[in-house]
Order: sequence, then structure tokens, then C-alpha cells
Amino acid sequence: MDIYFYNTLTRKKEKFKPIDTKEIKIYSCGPTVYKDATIGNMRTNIFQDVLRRVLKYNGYKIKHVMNITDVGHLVSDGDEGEDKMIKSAREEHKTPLEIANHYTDLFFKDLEELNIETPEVVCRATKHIQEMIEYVQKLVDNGYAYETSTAIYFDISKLDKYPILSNLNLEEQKAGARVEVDVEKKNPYDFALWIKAPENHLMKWDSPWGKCYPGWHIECSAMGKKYLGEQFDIHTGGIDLIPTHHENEIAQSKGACGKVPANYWLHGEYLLIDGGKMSKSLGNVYLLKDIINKGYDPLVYKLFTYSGHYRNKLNFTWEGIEATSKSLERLKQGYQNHKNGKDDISEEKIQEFENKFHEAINDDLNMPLAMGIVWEVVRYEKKSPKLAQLLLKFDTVLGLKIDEQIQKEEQEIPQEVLDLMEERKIARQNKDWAKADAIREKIRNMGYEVRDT
RNA sequence: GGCGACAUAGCCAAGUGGCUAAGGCACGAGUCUGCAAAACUCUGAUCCCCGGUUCGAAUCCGGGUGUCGCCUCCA
Repeated sequence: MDIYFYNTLTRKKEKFKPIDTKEIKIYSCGPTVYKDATIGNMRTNIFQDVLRRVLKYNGYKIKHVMNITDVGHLVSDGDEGEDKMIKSAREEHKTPLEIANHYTDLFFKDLEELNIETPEVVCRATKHIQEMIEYVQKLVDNGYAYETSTAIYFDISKLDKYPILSNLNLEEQKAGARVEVDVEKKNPYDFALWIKAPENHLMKWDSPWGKCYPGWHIECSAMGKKYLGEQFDIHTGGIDLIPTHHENEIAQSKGACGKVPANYWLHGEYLLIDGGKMSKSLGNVYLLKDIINKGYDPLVYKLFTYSGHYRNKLNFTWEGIEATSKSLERLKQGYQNHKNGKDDISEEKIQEFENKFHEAINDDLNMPLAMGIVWEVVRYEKKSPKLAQLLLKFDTVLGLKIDEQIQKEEQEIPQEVLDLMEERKIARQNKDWAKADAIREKIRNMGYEVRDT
């Protein structure tokens, strides 16, 4: 079955044609590990996970590379300000390496909680300095870069066309209003490839241009080339990366290799909080931890993101999380109902469900539509283990562990709750409903739910 | 100022020219039950406004209104 993706490069939905059908090559821009990842970051990671799983569902093998930015991402995406890693290190009184390790661990813990598959290759920028130097050298050799007293810059005037991903009109941008740090830049939109480090800079490496540290964009070009080659299938990231990071990555690749590095560019939209953007000043920056601390299964958040398409903004509210929490429970219940069912289902019917689901996920990862099919299966009047099997197959894409939860809950009930259950059982036998309800309420307050069968 | 997105039932959200406008949650009704909880079944919208194209539009075009985002930190 054909797969379609919306390609930011062409602004159209296109049929996916792999370079090599044996293995799909994907590059995803990973986190800058200088602070906690937010649920907004996680929305993008879930989207990328769905992409992986959908390709696998279609029978493809994949090689997915994700970088860890542990150097070079300055406080401003323009080449201004301090390196984010160094800023955090100073604020938290740690070394940049300690900061990187700490937040990298937390990041992967979140991925695990969300049942997100680890990419085949996870690479750290600081481990690829040599590759970056070679890349910069190539750009210099090819005439796409020039040196100033502070950095090596990419010369965008050498390109046939500069912004090709975003529709920005550079002439009309208020470029003049920007304060230029480096007056030696030929064009305000030239960006730093390699930055000369001040004396006391915490992270710097020897290079043909002296002690330096990398610009933000060069790491992705260098590591992408190393692990996936000069041209690969899919490049993903958050929508905010379009105008600067990905634009510049393309520029670098064109300068060094003469081609756009990826054929398909997929971008995940923002998660809104209560209808607006997530920001520290509004105090609405949530972490996955916050959702867990409120007693929700982290997979509730994963399911929540399936309520909207990845290319549309999705509005996060606690009400929405509560609704999804119930939804996930019923999904699991529905799976169990089918598992214990005795009805016979025709192969045709199963095939029909399967096709509809497959069509939905192949249509630019339309998870909201796919979930509609899932519910159709869950609510189907006939109950059959065959449909339970089908749901498990769907779950290879959903990644919601629909078959594991109930077992887990049974194992984890503490003795105290079991005692209360016994007490309530006696009360019910004596028809002391008031007492039974009081105990039920007490158990509920402890985070457990009583279900009489 | 420039660029872009969105506006569908109480809330979230699919659908982008034509069968009865998916699905989830909430509400309401019912089955079950202890008049409980859970579970299960049923129930709701003509698609922001105005004009146009068309045999036919939520879906295309023009105008308006509103919300949001990016261009400056952020997936």
C-alpha cells in the first residue's frame, strides 16, 4: 500500500518513494540537552515514533539517526548569545558534560515512559568534532564559507536560492533592525559554521582555525552525512526548525555535497497549552513528570496526541488528559472483551478493518482517523480473540501497550488495599451499603478503583 | 511591518467537491446492580459571516471577522 507524506519542501502531500526499498534512512533533530524536555518536545518525539512504526508496519527496515545537541546551540538561534549548555552549567554549578549527561538521561527516561523506540543511531555532537571540522573545511574549499576574526561563516549569496523551506522574503524582513554582533558578516543571513572561542570558553576544540566550537547547524549536516550519506529519505523535526536550522542544514549540504540532504521533510506542529503557547512566563511549561505526578499513565499523553494530526496545533488541557485517561481504560477493556469473546468473525471483516486502519496511517500518519477505526473494532458488536489480535497488530503502531496494563495493576495492589477490600466485602454481605461505599471511596482516594463484577 | 496556520456539536478533533459530516470525552436515556461504582447500548452539529464558481461546497475563489503561531528563546 502506498504511503503519503506532506513534504515541507514542496508544500504538498506526496507519495513516498524510498531511495532504497531495503532500508529507509531517517534523520531526526534531537534535543539540546540543557534543560528538561517538555511535553511539547515529547509531542514531536511521539510523532517521530509513529513515523518509525508506520514505516515498519509497511514492512520497511529503517535506519533512524537522532542527534543529541550538547554543544553549539546558542541562546539565540541567530549566532548570538551564550551557548545553552554553558549557560545551564553555570547556573547549575556543573560542567557542561555533567549537564549533558543529566538531561540526556532524563530525555531517554521520558522516551521510555512513552514507549518510544530508541533510534538505531543516537549521536552526540561533541563526539563528532572531527567530522564537523572536515565538513567546514569542505565548505571553505568549495567557496561557500569565509573567515572573519570571530568565526567561519556560510556565504548564502553563493547559493542559487536561499530560503527554500520557508517562504520568508529576506528583503522584507526587518533584518536591519537586528543588532549584528559581527560587522564582518557579508550578509545578515550568513550564519556561523565554526566559532572562534574566547580565552575562557568552557568548550572548545583545536581546528585549522584555532580553538573553536561548532555552530548549531553543522552538527546535523556532519552526523547525517556520516551515518546516512549525502542524501537520505526523511528528515524530521519540530516546525520551529524550518526557518533557521533546517534551512541552514540544506544550505550546508548544498554547499558541501551539491544536494538537498533529504527528499522528504516532515515537521510536527506545536502543542498549545490552554489555547496559547507554552512559555515560562505564563507558568504553563509542563513536563511528562507533571502528568505522571498527577497519577496518569504517561501513555495517556501519548494517546492524547493522537487526537489531533501531527501537522495541526493541538490544544493541551488537563480536562483533555482526564478524558483521554478514561478513553485509554476503555480501550484496554475493549481489548480484553474481545480477548475473552467467543463470536466468530469473517476474514473479510477483519481485512476490512485492517485496510481502513492501514490506509489511515499511510495517509500522512493520520492518527485521529486511525483511532476512529480502532474504536470501530473495539466497539464491534461481535467479540472475538481474532479482533483482539487485530488490535495488538494496530498497537505495533500505537505503542500503547494495550495488553499489558491490567496484569500490572493486579500485581501492584498493596496489602492495605486488599485488607480494605475484604472489609468491604463483609460490609456488602451484611448489606451495609453506606459502609461499603465509604470504603470504596477510601480505596479510590488511595488511587485504586473498585469494580464489582 | 512581513510570512503562515486555524475557525466543524458543551470540550478535543477527523473529513478538503456529491452516499446518513469519523472518533474520543462530557451531558442525557437505558441494561446490569444495592436506588452505588465499573462495564455495556442508544442519543446530538449543515460545518464563523457575506458574496461567487458549480447540477452539487464544510470542502474551490473573493471579501470580512476572530483566534493563534513564526520572523527574537522554544519541538
